[in-house]
Amino acid sequence: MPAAKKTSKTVAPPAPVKAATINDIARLAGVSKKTVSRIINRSPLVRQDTRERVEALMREVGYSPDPMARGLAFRRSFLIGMVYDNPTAQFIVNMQYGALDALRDSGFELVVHPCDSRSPGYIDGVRRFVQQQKLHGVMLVPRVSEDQALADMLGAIGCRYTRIAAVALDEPSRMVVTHDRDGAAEAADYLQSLGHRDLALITGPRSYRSAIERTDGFVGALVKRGIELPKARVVEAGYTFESGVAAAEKLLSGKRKPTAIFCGNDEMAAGVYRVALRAGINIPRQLSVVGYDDSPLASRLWPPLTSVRRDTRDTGRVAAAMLIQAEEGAGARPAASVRPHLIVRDSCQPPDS
Amino acid sequence: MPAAKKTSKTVAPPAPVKAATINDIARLAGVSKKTVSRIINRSPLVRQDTRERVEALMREVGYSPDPMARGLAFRRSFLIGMVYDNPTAQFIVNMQYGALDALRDSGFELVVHPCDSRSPGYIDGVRRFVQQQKLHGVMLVPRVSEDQALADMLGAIGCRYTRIAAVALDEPSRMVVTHDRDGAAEAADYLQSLGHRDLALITGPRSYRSAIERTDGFVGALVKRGIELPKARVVEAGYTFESGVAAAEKLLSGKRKPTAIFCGNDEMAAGVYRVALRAGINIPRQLSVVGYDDSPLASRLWPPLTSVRRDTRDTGRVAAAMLIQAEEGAGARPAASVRPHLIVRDSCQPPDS
DNA sequence: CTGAAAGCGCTTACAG
DNA sequence: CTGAAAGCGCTTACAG
Repeated sequence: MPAAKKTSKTVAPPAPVKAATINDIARLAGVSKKTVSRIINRSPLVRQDTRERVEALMREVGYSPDPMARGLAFRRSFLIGMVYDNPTAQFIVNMQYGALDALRDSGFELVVHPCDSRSPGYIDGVRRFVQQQKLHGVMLVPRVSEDQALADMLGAIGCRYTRIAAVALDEPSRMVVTHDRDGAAEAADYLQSLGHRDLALITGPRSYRSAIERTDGFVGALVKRGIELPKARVVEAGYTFESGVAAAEKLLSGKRKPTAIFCGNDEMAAGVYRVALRAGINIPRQLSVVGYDDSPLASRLWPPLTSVRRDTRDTGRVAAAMLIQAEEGAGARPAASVRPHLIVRDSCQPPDS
Repeated sequence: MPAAKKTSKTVAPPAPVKAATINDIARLAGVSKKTVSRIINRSPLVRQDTRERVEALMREVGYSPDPMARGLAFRRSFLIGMVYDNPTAQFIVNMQYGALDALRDSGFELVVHPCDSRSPGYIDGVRRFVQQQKLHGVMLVPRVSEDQALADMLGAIGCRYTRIAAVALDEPSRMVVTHDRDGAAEAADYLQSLGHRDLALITGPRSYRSAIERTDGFVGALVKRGIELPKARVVEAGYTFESGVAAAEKLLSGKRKPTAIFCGNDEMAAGVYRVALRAGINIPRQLSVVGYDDSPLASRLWPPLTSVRRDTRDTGRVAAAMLIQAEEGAGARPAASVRPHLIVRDSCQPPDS
């Protein structure tokens, strides 16, 4: 009773056109599925004309191999994990964009895994994540990238990983080094060149490698120019806006105020702005400020903040690319490297002495 | 020659303890693998004591089913996709946190898929993403959530999805409604209650549903209180800081300035702050400002910005939860709903008239 | 350079 | 409530 069709309550969904499989391709091309498999996996053991013929067919049919079937056979998925512990939103997002740049059209996808590195079971959580999903590899973002115990665990279970950190903490093939020391040194040189001699520094927590490197880079560059930074001019804060406010209050409450402050990140620099505003200290006339990150916040502040830019997106791209590149050949080459540089805006000028 | 061991250049990695499979569990428990499978899939057709015995065994061995094998057999992965087109970083990140809240310990993972909804092939790109990975479902975040063509495509290929939008654009079982109209109305009521009668509005692009809803909500609430908003007091901008600056310049250049401005988001509100600062207009004494989003920026600004908060994390949680909940039972229930509310800070006060 | 067989770890029908 | 057989779409040995 064909008329009944019309009375059915729900329209039948369009018959899902079953996607072609490796068997379809093999049959249509008149080769074995193993040959198709070789082509999928870029094996050189296929005659050129066979390869071209089959590839043309694959395009025509719109065939793409099933990652789950491949993963099951390979005992490894086509998933890259990104593990991080709560950096700023912009940093995470840029890192993700970068990773996806590298993964585009590779057949790999990005799975995100934020975690709390202060919670006791977090390494176990990452292990479960990696093992359950049989991840192809993971990107370790600061600050989890600095945790040697995490890296050791991944090594022990045989999981590929790349660590993004201020300095090389691991074999070159597993590192993307961001050279925070150089970025901070550039900030120091810049302030020095403007004529500042009485400087101050608000650092991130010393438990972060980035904070240590930025501090050392800044202090080292000043020393090289013959400028001493007294202990009282270095305040450790927490990389947050609020901690930046507290640190700035300490630094700007005395009678002899520094003429310039370098902050370990933009959030803390925003804290300095807040205190300066309340205290009636004009930036940059009475106080120069430099941040680190070149976050969107830097240009929202008034005056726009001079800040050290790190190309986070590029960093993420490199870290992900290393994970999906061929295993071999990575032996001898040096660690991947991303360099920061100063973006000059309007938050600094010579001290009016 | 056992001594040779010591001369090997690389230490052999610890024999990877092969993870237990469904077969191991079945054998150890003395049941068929099908019974184990039933337990994995929470089938009620298993005797209670059998279930408990097997589950204890699974915990003991640390067994967890291979998602790729399950996916291959189910013809569907255990991956949830999040598709979005460049909202602010904080919004994306909060949405991801929320989605992960819902996915935690569910066996599902979150795969991110930013895209450019103005590029011609973007719907095709999402389709390939969904079909290649055989995604279990996708979350559509504004503004791609507002694209009916995208939703239609997903419906056509039989892909589950949830749309997060200012109003219901689809069946209730597929919607998380954010009620932007109400949030904007609350802002209007607040400004009206302070005594403002000469108000202005900087909206996002009318191509965003959120912009329309916030506009209508704001204007509608004012009308209800007998306040008219002249055309010249409504400026359409682009949801960006720069566009906010341009809009504010237009609004604040005339001789008769509004006493309060409501902005479609915090970025544009930051633009208003910038213009006010340059023009020597004191916020809140001469100008009250309200934003939307309650982003971190809101509390970085000075004075801290009163803004409409939307609980983005919760929104993401709900959207993801809908995707992994049982199919049935979702029929009759109303669309999921998340309500915005005003966070009062220091950017508003009665007009000094 | 190419192929037939067996297997990756699960589930779906189909029986009982 | 439980199970034996076949299959999901690939790859890895092993032959030729």
